[in-house]
Amino acid sequence: MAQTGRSGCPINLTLEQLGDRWSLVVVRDVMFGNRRSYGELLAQSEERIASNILADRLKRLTASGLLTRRPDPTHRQKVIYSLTEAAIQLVPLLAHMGAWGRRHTRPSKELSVRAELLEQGGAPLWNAFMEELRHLHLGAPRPARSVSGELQAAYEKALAKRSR
Amino acid sequence: MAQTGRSGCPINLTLEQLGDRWSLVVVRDVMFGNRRSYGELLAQSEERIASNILADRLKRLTASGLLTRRPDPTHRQKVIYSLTEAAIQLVPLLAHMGAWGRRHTRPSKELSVRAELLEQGGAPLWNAFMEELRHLHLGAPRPARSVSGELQAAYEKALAKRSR
DNA sequence: CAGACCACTTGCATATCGCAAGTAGTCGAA
DNA sequence: TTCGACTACTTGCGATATGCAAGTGGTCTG
Repeated sequence: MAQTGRSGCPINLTLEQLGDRWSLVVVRDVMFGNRRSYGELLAQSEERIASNILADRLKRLTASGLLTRRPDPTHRQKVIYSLTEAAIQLVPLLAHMGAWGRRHTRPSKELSVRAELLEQGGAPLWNAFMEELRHLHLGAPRPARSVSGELQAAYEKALAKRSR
Repeated sequence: MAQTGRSGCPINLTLEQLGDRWSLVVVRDVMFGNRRSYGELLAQSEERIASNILADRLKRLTASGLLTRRPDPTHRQKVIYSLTEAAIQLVPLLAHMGAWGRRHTRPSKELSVRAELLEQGGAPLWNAFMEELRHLHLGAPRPARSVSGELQAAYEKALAKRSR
């Protein structure tokens, strides 16, 4: 995953940086699940990522400029991870990945709701979501629309429907 | 990479199937480079994929329904690999991957030309390309526009510029 | 009928993955 | 002030994946 320098093809370089089982899962959890610390990412991991793998990926993602790390002012031992602009620009990629997975794998219905909404919303929705992420992670002004709220509401509605 | 069944999230399922260093590189070469046989994929590999890894990925991609395999009628020993519809629907994903890599890694200028064109063309270009792939790989009628020709021409133009 | 070509396979060293357990320090309540 | 929970990890180790180099059995070409 480190710089092997095999080829200058942008698709290949993206895969060298992100082409593994876990990197984008971690980005997804920070992005869509707003998990901001090691503990949250570990405990609330849908896929039960191993602690050493998580530590390694946080290190790599930070080193490669997709995440930043800063101490939590309210707790001397806590660390807050934030997305960088480069990571925020992965939104369309993850949206497409969700859309493809929805069509060509057998996803659970509840967990597909967000992907479906993102797919239907298209670029305008992605841009609104990216604006919101810039607010949450980079200190940009809060936008009017909360896409994460919409996604979460849709997910919870699907959950409620399921349990009925 | 096999079915671990960790979570029904469509992004995760996509990563379980394609989240490794080589799978999408192979798909990319079949898709954009029109490499249709093991030998072509091995010899013309920009990234010098190892022969056993290539064999393994071709097996997996075929097993998971992204490629099909059929004998070459003109050569008893040759095998032709084709993209399935599921693989063709990875076009937008690969386009985004190229676009992201172009912005956030240090790609070579010549190899970025295709990614740039794909990014500028957007969904209409992707759809035209997918139509062409359906012709080349699934036997659909030949569309009027040849996106692969346009991409190839742009690449060769960039190469010529470089060597001047 | 020899030599190149075809699609792989095999052996083996190294790297990575992933489970389970451990570490060193901090915080909050009794 | 002390104890237990919580913080972000690290460590050990077996299992799996990667990747180089060489080999295999068959086919086509001059």
